[in-house]
Amino acid sequence: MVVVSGVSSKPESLPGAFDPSVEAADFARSLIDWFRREGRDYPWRRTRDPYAILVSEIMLQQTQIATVLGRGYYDRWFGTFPDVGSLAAAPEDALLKAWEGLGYYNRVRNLQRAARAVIDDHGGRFPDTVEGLLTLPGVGRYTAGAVASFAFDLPAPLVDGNVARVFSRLGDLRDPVDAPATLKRLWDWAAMLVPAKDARAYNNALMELGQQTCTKSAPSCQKCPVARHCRTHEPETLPVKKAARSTIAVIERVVWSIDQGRVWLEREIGSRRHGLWKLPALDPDLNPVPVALGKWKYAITHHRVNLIAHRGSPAECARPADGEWISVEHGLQGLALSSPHRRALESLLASEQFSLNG
DNA sequence: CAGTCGTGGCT
DNA sequence: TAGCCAAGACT
Repeated sequence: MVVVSGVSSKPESLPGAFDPSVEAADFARSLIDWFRREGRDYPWRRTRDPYAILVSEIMLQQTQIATVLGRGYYDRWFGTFPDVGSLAAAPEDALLKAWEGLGYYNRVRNLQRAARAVIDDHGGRFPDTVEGLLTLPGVGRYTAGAVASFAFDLPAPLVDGNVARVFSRLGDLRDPVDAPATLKRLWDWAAMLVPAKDARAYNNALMELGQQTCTKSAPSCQKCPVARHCRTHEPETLPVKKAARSTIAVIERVVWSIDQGRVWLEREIGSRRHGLWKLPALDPDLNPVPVALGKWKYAITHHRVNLIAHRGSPAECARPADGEWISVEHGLQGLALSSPHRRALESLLASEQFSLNG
């Protein structure tokens, strides 16, 4: 194996095991100085409005910055829901439309519940303690720490994927970072390391370090401002994680029914993607199975789904009473669909146009 | 506590 | 291609 960066060029580190109680002050100082020089400019770093910061944190849960910014979710959001009150009062369909394509749709429902809690239980003012923030729906210990430090500059600890990676390398931790015991240790470290002053800059710096320097593959140890605190000699082997669940193959059959410029769609019922519109499920008892018009693949959690669309009518649907005719020209754009169904629908529509015109 | 929840980009 | 993974939270 040829190591271009990392191991061979990794700077010398302090002797012994990483000890946050001893190294905290220098660690924080070095990190913050680096961040003031190298920190990136994100819109949520230009505000201290807890509402805007909460929105950004919820959007960014398990979601890359490039998605949230590049596809316009963050900027569009404030055009639709400029403040807590407007979010609290919004209809669910508007929430889902704003969230369409971001996934984990319970996030946006919880975000609205949080907004309503701020209005109803806190007189419209955001809680400004970790404990208070933790009472808000959808706000766990990471997000509580993020809002507390980013909005209020409180010395609140925080551990996300970036921080877990940084700490596992810092201490050369070989135990799975997603094991509860290891996680507790990481949170203890975070609490010991966060400085009483400048926690906003410090937490931003810690996450930014994981994002641009202590990266998952090919970390840039020679550029790292806290390399002398780091005890690992094999950063690219860390963090260790527990084995992932094996994936399960699934077939999803849906009905493509179009008539006079309208398509037959239904709403998702149940927890997964609840409230989103979809191509209706095919009646599983149908024999023979109607002709297939197209196939698509997508992944959802640990499932690999083969999505197959069949030509049919409402009569071929599993729940024929639950659908609606939606005008392609006037209704479709306003509905929130899951990405795979949106993709399949657009594709089917395009081939329909083609067969009509050609 | 382990299982579940979406999606797009990257390897 | 298929798996891994990202500013996690909830049950």
